Amino acid sequence: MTYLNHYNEEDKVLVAVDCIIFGFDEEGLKILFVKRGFEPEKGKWSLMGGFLKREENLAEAATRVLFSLTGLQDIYMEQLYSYSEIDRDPVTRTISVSYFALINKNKYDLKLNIKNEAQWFKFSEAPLPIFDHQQMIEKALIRLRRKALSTPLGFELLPEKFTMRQLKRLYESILNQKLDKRNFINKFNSLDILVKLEEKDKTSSKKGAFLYKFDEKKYQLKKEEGFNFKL
Amino acid sequence: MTYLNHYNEEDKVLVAVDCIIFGFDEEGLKILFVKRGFEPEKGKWSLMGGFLKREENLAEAATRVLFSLTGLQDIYMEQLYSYSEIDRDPVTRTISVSYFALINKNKYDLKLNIKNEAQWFKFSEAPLPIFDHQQMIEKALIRLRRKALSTPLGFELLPEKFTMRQLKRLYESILNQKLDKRNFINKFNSLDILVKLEEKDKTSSKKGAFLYKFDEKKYQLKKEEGFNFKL
DNA sequence: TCAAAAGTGTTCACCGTACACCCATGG
DNA sequence: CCATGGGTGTACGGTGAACACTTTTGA
Repeated sequence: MTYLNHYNEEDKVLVAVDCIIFGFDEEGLKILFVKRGFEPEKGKWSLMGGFLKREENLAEAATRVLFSLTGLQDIYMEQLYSYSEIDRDPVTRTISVSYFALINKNKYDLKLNIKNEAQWFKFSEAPLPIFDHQQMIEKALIRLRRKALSTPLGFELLPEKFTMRQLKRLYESILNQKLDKRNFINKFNSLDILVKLEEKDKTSSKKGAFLYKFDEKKYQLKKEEGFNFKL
Repeated sequence: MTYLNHYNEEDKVLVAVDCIIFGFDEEGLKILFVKRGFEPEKGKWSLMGGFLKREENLAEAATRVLFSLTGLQDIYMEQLYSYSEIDRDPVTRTISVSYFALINKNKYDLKLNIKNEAQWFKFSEAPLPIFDHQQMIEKALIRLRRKALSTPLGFELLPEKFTMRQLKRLYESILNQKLDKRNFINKFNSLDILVKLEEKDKTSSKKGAFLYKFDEKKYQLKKEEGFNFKL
């Protein structure tokens, strides 16, 4: 600590992380909120957040926060943006770094249900969360859309086996627009990351729709190389 | 300060901003470094940085830092990413938020030269800066490339009047690849944001090349709507 | 038998890409 | 008169977009 003359103790601030967590099910795109357990704004809906500790970096903090509130682990997270308005948290100066995560609702819902402070909302019907969380969510949605058009997406959000209808609905709910069935399927198939299974899912039609899964290796490769999807 | 029970004083940290500043001239893409004036790493090259103060947000801090070190004002800046490795700054725990800026070298070089701790480097020949600044720069370059392909770019980096050759060189040095003259010009013209002037610039050829400027209104509109440039 | 979703190809317009020659001028 | 960079157009292939009918089967 020899050099602290240029490092002014007075200007230290609290740093938080807030996680925007997206999920998907039959109803469409969902977002996970928690009921805030302490004042101020106790009882209101909020993104999952927590403070950065001295012994961890931001990514670790985001992972810890997610785990401690939901029990979820090994979730892909990505840093988004830092929010620093002086009064964004009324209690004390706090900077917050937002992270976003995609989770497979089907796979993790059991774990989640244990904690009833957490609740999924249909994205379009979610209540207004506290502080500047709505801003964070809007930026996250933009990022999610960009990702959907430049990288394969679905493995993180869909059940292991899914129908083309589900995949298309996922994209539709992210992009918030109707897509042409044939064009969507043709394009997605041309990525060569899907494996068509023998099985059919008959829950949504008499005829039954073939199930698909992702070829994980090819999926990861495509993810790295990226593409330019026009839909 | 009634609610500080959940807000632990102990975990406060210093927050810094670091600015990645790009410029452009005949030699190509440039980056601005400063010679660090205090220990540790005194005398080494560094991004322009400084600490966030209690009375400002991050964007204000970035603007202030840029101004105090270079005298430059009204520069477009954009937040990039936050760096939080525990030992990234050897003196004390510091989180740094990177910002990037594009500046018009021609317009501002006079002001800049006053401060001789600041120096432009050809991007490809820049020395290795301190701490994790190289990482920051790499991320900034990726962002700059993405911007170049999805938004018009040049107004911030070129002199008011410029030739097609200069514009093409700008793109070539950002994307680090040769571009086809005709295709580039055709595509850029199709954006309908350039105004062809009567004047010619004769410094680089006998025949002389027509000068252009940006139609500021159309430029800003295109900037908002964005596009998808393939080059 | 009929309702509801699954599945499947083609055509057209547009855009990206590759490519080569003449022009104007100062030295 | 010639060397240097400036300026211009076309042809081809690939991709995005629009579009409709037949199949299956449980109720």
